[in-house]
Amino acid sequence: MSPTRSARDPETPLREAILCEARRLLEEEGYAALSTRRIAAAVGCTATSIYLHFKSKDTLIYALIDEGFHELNRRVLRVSEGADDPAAALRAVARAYVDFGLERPEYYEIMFMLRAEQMERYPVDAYRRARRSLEVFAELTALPVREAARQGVTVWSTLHGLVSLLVAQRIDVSLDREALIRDTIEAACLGASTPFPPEPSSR
Amino acid sequence: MSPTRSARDPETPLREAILCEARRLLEEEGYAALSTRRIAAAVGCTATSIYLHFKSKDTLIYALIDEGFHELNRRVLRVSEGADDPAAALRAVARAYVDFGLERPEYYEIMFMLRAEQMERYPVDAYRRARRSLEVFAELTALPVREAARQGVTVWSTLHGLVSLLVAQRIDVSLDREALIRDTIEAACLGASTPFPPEPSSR
DNA sequence: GATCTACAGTTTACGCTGTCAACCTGGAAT
DNA sequence: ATTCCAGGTTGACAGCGTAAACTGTAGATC
Repeated sequence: MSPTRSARDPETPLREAILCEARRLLEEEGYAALSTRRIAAAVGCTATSIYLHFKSKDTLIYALIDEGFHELNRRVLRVSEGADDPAAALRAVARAYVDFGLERPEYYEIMFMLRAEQMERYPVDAYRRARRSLEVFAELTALPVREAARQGVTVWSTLHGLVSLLVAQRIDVSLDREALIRDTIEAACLGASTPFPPEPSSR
Repeated sequence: MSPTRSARDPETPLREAILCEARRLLEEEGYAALSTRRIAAAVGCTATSIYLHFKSKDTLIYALIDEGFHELNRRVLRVSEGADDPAAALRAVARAYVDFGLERPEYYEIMFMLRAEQMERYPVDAYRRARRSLEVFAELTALPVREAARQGVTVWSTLHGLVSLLVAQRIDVSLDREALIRDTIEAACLGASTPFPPEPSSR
C-alpha cells in the first residue's frame, strides 16, 4: 500500500521485506493466506525470524491495518477539504469511505471485520488516531457537538453495514449495486442533516 | 438454541451430542473455540467420528447457522404480525433484529460476519429460505415492489452495520448505546418510508 | 447356523498453523 | 584478542481439519 516507510521505524531490510510480502499476500490472496511460514518462505528466512521484528503475528497485521487507515484517512480528508457545502462534503466523504472498502476489501476486512479478542491488545490511542477519518462523519453533521458524536457513528455504521455485506458477498448480485450504494449514502446523510425531532433544520 | 430437533434429520444420538456440544461451545466460548477435537473430547468420541455425521466442520457450523436463522425468523415474524401500522411494524422488526444480534452475538457472528470463501458451499436455496426474515424489511417498505427489494436491503445493511460494530466492540463505550440504536433504527426506517425523490409520501 | 454386508467407530497419519527455547555466527567494542 | 550481542537458525510443541485404513458389531441372506 505505501512501500515507502516513515522515518520512525528501524527500517531493517528484513523487516521491510516481511512487511512487503505480507502486504502482497494480503492484497493478492486475502487474509486467510497470511501465514508466518508462507511469508518466511517468500522472503527467504525462517518463520521464527519474523518474531525478531514483530512481537507476534497480530502485531504484523496491525502494521498492515495502520497502512490501511493511512490510505483511508488520506482519501477521506482529501474529499472533505475539497468541498464547500457541508452537506455535499458529507456525501462525498461517505462515497469515499464506501469506495475504499470496495476497492480494498482485504484491508477493509482486517480493519473493520475481525472479531475483537486479540484486537484488544491493539494500542487504544493508536487506534483512535488511526480512525481519524471516522470523526469526519461527526464533524460534518449538522448537529450540536453532543449529538454529533453519536450521529457520526450512526452514519459510519450505516455505511459499514453496506460495505461489509458487499465485501462478505452477502448481498444478492441481481440487485443494482450502484443504486444500492446511492440509496444507503442518501439514507445515512438524511439522518445526519436533520436535527432530531422533525423540526426545520437550523444548523 | 433449540435442543429439540425437527423430524427430518436422522437423530442418531452421537450426531445429536455433537451438535449439542458445538452449540454449547459456541454460546459459552465463542466461534474461535469451536474445534472438532474439543467437541470430540467433550462428547467422548474421536475427532474423525464427527465426519461420519457431518461432511465437514463447515457443514456442522451450517447446522448452527440454521438454528440461528430459525430463532431470528421466529422473533421477527412474531413482532411483524403483532403490529397494525406498517411503519410501526418496520420499527418493531428492526428492533427485534438488533436485539437478536446483541443477545446472541455468537450466532450473529457465524450468520452474518464470516467471510464468504467456504460460505459459497452453503446451499443457495437453503440460505434464501433461512433469510426469510430479511425479506420482511422489503415487505414493510412503503415502495413499489421494484424498489422495495433494494430498499429492504438498505434497511438491513443499516441495521447490520450497527449490530456488527457493536458485536465486534468497535464502538466507543462512552456513547449512549440505547440512543445510538434508536437513532439508527430511525434513520433506517426514515429512508424506507419515504419514496424516492423528496416528494410527499403517498401510501 | 454360517456367511456376507453395511455401518459406526477408532487408529494413524499428513500437512498445516503460531510460537517458544536453545543454539549458532559474524562483526563491533573493549 | 576477547567479549558481547543483534540477528539469524534448528528443532520442537501443541493445536488444527481431515483423509485412509482398519475394527467390531448388528442384521439380512443363504
